[in-house]
Amino acid sequence: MSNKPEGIERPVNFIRNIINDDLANHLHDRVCTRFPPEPNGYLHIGHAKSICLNFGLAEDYQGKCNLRFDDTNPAKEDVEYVESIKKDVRWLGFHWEGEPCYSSNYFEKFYQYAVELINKGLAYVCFLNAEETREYRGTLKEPGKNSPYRDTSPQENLALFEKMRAGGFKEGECVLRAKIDMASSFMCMRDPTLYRVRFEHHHQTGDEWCIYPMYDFAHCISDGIEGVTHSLCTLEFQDNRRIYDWLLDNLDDFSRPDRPHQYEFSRLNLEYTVMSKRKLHQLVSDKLVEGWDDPRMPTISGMRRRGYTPASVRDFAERIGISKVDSMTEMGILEAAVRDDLNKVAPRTMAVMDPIKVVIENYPEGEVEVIQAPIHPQNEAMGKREIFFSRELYIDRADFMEIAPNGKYQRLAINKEVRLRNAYIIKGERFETDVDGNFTTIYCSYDPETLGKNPADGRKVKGVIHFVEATKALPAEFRVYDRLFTVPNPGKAEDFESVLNPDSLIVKNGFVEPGMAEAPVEQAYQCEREGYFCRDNKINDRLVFNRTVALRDTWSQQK
RNA sequence: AGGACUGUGGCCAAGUGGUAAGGCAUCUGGUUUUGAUCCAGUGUACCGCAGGUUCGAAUCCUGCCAGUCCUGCCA
Repeated sequence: MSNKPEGIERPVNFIRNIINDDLANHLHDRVCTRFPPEPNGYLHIGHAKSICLNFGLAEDYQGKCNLRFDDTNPAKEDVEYVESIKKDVRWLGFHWEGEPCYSSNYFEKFYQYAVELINKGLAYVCFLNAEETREYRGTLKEPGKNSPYRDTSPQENLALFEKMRAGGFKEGECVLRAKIDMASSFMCMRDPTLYRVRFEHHHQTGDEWCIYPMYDFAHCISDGIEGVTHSLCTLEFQDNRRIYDWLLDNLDDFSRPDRPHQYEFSRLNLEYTVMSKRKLHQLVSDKLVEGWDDPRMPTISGMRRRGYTPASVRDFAERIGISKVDSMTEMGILEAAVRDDLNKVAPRTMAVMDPIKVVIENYPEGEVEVIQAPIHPQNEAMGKREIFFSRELYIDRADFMEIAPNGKYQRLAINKEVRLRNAYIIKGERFETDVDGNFTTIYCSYDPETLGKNPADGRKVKGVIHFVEATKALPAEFRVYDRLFTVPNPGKAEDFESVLNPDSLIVKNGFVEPGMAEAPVEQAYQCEREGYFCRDNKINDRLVFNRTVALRDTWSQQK
């Protein structure tokens, strides 16, 4: 019964089943979701999961998904975050109609709905202080007791609430509470606070208000006002669904069968990283990372800077699916998703990150040869690029050993032949070292008849290594990133900062092909045999490349 | 006896009474001027455990176990 466009087949999940049922039963004739971040931090990959779910549903059912800033707590929020959130959602490739929504847009309506509850005898102004409120609430196993202010008349409550709005009470002096059930097994139903007094400047409404609604009150009503059909949130809000339902059912505008309903799915946990906003804030403020967009951060902006593409993030979200199981997702799924995308779209290039000089002794001195190399070996249509070859080259230190350790070794060694990628076959002849025994120069010979073809005598050369011609090579910095933490679940560590990976960033200095001089920011490249890299989007006075992810390596696993 | 939710191969995840999809990872071959890609193949899953209903149960019932969440004037 879904009217999703042909060709797009997303994996099924329990939420889609619910929507399909609702549509089939004509409970709803349209789908409206929303992504409701609080603008108090940067978006991370966990939010991306939610964004893809909510906006993806809207796309598939030709419905609508609102971007809504849940800005009911001005003390913690800032426009810096609303801007970054808009940017990140757009970058992921999703769109919202018109201006984004803000809960703060509805402050006046919220106030009127609160008045409705007061008139119905379902809300009251309570003068218990925070500590007393806690005592009155009871515990998980014992019921609470009624506030002494619980039976104030609606007329009096109305006057009190007006006075709250008018600034007649100090912060903490009183709150507006729903009158529900102090014995409920759901703690959130023990007369939850609806409004508190805060003389705080709000990033959207300025100083217009000194009372601000609580999440439980604002969220369901915002959904109702916007005509949201399916309000999707994470598991920790399961209990809150009772207050969500109670409020909508007690408000005349919303107590209809087709009112919004809340459904909960499990949040994303990714191995070797943290997802809590508090911890991410801490990493930034303790300067353990460069900032919110540090490429090691699981933030959208960090992943973008690292070289992840919107397509890869969306594909990842699709691969992990949606369920209600508390789970821990392996990094491998994320990495496989980027590799799949980048393998298809990334131009190939060669970069040497830990250079050793190679001299081809039988190559004419002073000559520089131009070679046309494919930009993508599996996609001719991407064309060719010019690379260079001469008597002096750079290869990577990891690609040479004096003596091959075993028969499986496929790289350069003395008296061993190897193919230089896109160029000739060379053979190691001799080498020089420094006083510490490190190789400084390797002298080789080349077979002039092997450019673009195999040796005529039929000898097999299995190994292929990459290189950069020395005179035209451009110096470049490579930032090789690894997991931020050393343990799979750093969030559970007593002190998560103590389990940071000291090698999460290794900076290498080497060379790239001259064609990389104008590499656009964020453009993904595959440095052949090394991995996927992109030009850093912050540093522009020199060539800095961030490693997005290494190539799949089944070889080093065997060693 | 506080309540809510969850438990399907190493990791995600379909499945809603008819005899266990798929992805990632793993392993094995083949192709390959990236030890990549690509292609083909690869799993004895006590479906948390124990009972029960049924011709038949991962799916229904009962009991138990384990994990997560709930006592902010945070979201």
